[in-house]
Amino acid sequence: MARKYSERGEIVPVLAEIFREHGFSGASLSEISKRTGLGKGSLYHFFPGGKDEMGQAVLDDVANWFELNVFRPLRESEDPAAGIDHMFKATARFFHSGRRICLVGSFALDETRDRFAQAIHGYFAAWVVALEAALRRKGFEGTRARETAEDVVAGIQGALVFARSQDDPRLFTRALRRLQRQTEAA
Amino acid sequence: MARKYSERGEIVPVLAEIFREHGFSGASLSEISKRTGLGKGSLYHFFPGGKDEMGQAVLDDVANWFELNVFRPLRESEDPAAGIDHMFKATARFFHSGRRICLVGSFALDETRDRFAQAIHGYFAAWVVALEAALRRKGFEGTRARETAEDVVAGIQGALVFARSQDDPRLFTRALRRLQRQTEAA
DNA sequence: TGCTTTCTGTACCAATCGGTACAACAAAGG
DNA sequence: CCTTTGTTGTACCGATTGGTACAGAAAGCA
Repeated sequence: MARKYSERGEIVPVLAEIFREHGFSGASLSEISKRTGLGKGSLYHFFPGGKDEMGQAVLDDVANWFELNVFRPLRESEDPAAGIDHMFKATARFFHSGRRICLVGSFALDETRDRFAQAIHGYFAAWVVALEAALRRKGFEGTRARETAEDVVAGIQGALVFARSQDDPRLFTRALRRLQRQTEAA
Repeated sequence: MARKYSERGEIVPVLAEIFREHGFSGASLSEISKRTGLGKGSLYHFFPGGKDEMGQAVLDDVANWFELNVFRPLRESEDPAAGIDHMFKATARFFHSGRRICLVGSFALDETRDRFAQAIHGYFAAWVVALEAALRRKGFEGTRARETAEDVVAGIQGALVFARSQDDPRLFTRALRRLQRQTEAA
């Protein structure tokens, strides 16, 4: 019985990938067991709350990544344009240039949303707020900062769905470029 | 034993609503049975192929609605601007002003996509093609017609996800207005 | 070395899953 | 009225679902 993981945090990315592929309700414990290489004993040791706790852990992990790699640079970068540029680069990286879908978005669509309402709401809200602030610092005035932020965040989501529907990741990267252009007009 | 439906087509909208709420894999036959008021006998009488056939029927129904109410007006309206305006109105109506999510988009996200790849691909592709043609007729030149069409279709998807994540349908209707503005510039 | 805590595999549970079989019923045509 | 065709409910199937119990192995610490 060799130990497979030294801490719970190492399992989370594997869980995330499974949830991305099958959705929350579609991800079965047997699949999770197979892919993580962990029996039910171990899984319930790390996540006593079962699937729900796994889902929450995955959402927390995503939120953390975005806070570190997207929201904070947006807020703290001296040059707001640089922060926004960083956001688009990090976003492209995170979604594997369009080959990976948004887990939070997938959770948001079906009844899974009700279980994780707060995390899902917070993720998008934080993104919009951070981007809006950066745009305002960049010179966007009145409601335009907020509107553009909403359009960009929603546009990224939509481009992910669209690219996946067409099985063509380039549709995502190209959409990203055009969304970035929307943030450049003074 | 009173007959509940005179034809299969009447069941499909009920199925669609269930799939919207739970996703494809999350929609159980018992839930379907309860909501339609139909026992398994009747369900498998109308849909011998089981859940898969129900899913396909629902997708066909959506495709049909969009062909009639969105794609055709886009193609055949003498004034392309009128066709586009019609598209936005019909879209807002179809998605209940943002209170309803996109079934095709939800199917596109998880492994459900693989079962219905063709229908999902076709839905978005047809929409983009029809809108692109209308934009071109309206004077959009070069790659701009195609790009704007992609941005608008993806933007609608994203706005639906975003509005649902915030539990605020107005985010959708407002996003629609701004997307429409993108189609107005000559 | 021993003791304790952390981790792991397996057996098991009731409930539910999608799907099948079939007999009983209703409606329509003659 | 009888037959045919279409529709319905129910009982049932094996498989899988998320979750629990628990004995025992591995690792940490004394």
